[in-house]
Amino acid sequence: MEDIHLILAKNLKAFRERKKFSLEKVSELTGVSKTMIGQIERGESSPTITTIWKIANGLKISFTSLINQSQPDTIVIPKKEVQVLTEDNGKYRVYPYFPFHDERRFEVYTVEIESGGFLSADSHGEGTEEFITVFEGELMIQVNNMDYTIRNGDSIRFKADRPHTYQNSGETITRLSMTIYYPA
Amino acid sequence: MEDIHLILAKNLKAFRERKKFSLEKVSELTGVSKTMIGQIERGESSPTITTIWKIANGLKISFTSLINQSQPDTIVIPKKEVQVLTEDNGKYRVYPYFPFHDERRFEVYTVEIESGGFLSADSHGEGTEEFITVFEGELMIQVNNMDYTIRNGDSIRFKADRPHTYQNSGETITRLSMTIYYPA
DNA sequence: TTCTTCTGTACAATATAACGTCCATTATGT
DNA sequence: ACATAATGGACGTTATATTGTACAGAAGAA
Repeated sequence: MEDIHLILAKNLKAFRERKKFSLEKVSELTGVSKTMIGQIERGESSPTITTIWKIANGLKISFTSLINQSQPDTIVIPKKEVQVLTEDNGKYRVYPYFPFHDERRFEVYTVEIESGGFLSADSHGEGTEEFITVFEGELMIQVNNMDYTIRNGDSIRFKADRPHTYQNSGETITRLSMTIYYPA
Repeated sequence: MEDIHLILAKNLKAFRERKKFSLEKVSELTGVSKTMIGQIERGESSPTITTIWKIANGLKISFTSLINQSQPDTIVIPKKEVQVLTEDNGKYRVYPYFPFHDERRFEVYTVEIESGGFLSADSHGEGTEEFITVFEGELMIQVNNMDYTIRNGDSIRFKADRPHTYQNSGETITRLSMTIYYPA
């Protein structure tokens, strides 16, 4: 991977060109000197976190947009092209549509659980969070020694940095959308 | 909001305590001096982005986990508690389950579109991306002067920093999950 | 109780971030 | 064609990041 300060250099330069801002303009907006902005864009300096925070706030962009790399514009993922992962003798099926990569820090899955289907999961890692919306059937989540029943149309968000289970507690198939966010 | 270097101080300290690492240990893992790690944790220094990158990589955690603030563990969102936003005379309904806040940089919605329902959207902002999975019916997305038809079970990801439209091109209701990611 | 080890902080030296000023080049206006 | 304004970069100075070493206190072992 490229050095972080070179990624920062490219992103800041691209932003300034897109907005047609001068170094002077960025300096005024951010409170960081024109010289420093120039040095950052040329990759000649590794600025402190405080300086980058001032730049992000002044330009009203996120911190991470300054250290990310770019992606293709549009991509369609047909279900049949997704490699399904099955558990519980096929009763629990995971479709990883948008696996974790790049710098956006989350994954998007679809999950199908047949009636009686079940999956026990360990921690997904420090500080991880899950966001689930049920689109068909119902789901029982067990986490922190508590049961949560999520019905069609409802959602749940929970810390997934601890063991938890998913179970179809209804009589028809459960289909749900899952986003897993990984700060750690 | 608290100074960024103080947020960093707390997060690094909390991580080290959770792992029961000494300053020496962190120094070995990251290649950053023990003195520096100590100064960062006491909020006595605003380290450069290169130093923080070394820390994040050495400790195998994300950059953003070092500058984020913490959240409650678990929250269930019943559909009836979500304030629905309607467009197109009620034919297009948006349920914002997990709006954008905190530092995770994305929102999670459910959308329902009656047959013939339609919504035209402008850019969601610089660098924004959308991730959509269709759970019922079918969806036509128009972006970059192209049409994409997404059927039940399929997904699409596209740059949402330009105008785009959503339309139910089928004869039954369309229900979908939408995650919008905001790097900028 | 004493000795050893571990830990975090203080301190001094070095490297670099960050700023302000000046200069060369380019763009714009007359 | 010439003058002015805007822009980006060079340079010198100051402030601070970063390192290595020493030290004080706490914890652990004998």
